[in-house]
Amino acid sequence: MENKRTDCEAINIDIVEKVRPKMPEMNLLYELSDFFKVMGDGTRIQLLWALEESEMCVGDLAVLLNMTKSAVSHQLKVLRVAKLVRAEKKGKNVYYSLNDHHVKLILEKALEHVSE
Amino acid sequence: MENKRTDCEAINIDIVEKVRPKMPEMNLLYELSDFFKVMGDGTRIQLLWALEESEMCVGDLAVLLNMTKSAVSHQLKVLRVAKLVRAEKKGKNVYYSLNDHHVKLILEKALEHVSE
DNA sequence: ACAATAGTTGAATAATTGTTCAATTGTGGT
DNA sequence: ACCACAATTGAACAATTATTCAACTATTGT
Repeated sequence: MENKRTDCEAINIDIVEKVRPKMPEMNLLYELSDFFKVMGDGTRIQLLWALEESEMCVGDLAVLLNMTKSAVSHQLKVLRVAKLVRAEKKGKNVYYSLNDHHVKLILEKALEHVSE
Repeated sequence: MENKRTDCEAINIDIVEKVRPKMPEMNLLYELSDFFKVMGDGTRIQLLWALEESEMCVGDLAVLLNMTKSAVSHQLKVLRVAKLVRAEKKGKNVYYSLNDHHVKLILEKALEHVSE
């Protein structure tokens, strides 16, 4: 993402240079887009949405979403790595719950956006 | 996304049936995940970030992000289709600006999330 | 100890997607 | 009318990714 090249000169150098110092650090940029990438999948949105209502185990989530346990587990792992959910083993089952209070707020804002 | 199948029975039917009616419509689900998909790309985040500071034309955005005009134009189209930015032709240049007040709020919330 | 069940994992496959390249459109200046 | 420049477009390519399948781990109940 660093070794790309422009094929043109600036038209309004003043604007470009005024905006440039406001741009986010590479680091922050990756974290932001990675976060949205995680949210950008229907299955994962459903999982978060469900877990907003109640903590649930993998099998129940699979039934609710009408998917295989494997597929659900794979996506839960993505959410777990992103620290959006956390897992707790209770006997034979693993119960998942939301791990981040921002998710609900962001989902609500996004909801406002898409339903306007 | 409809023709998937579970490979198991519910463990807590009560929870599944309590949560089921709260789940989002297919329609809304697609709109939500599509929205996040659009946000889930570093280039597009940078474009939105820049346009939050000032309206800019394609060439200037290309210089700012150190990319080709073509690549920038392709991504601006994605943002345009998603109604997040709008384009206005002024002479030989096309100036883009933000078209949605939710984007800033959502970016801010996401920022809080990733930088905690 | 054994069978049954819940969940995880890795490889394979299919689908999606971002950038490049080349060609094209449209506008302004001369 | 023509040339230079800004931007768009479509095809091609590489990279990423969601689901399936099969194998595996771990736990409960008998």
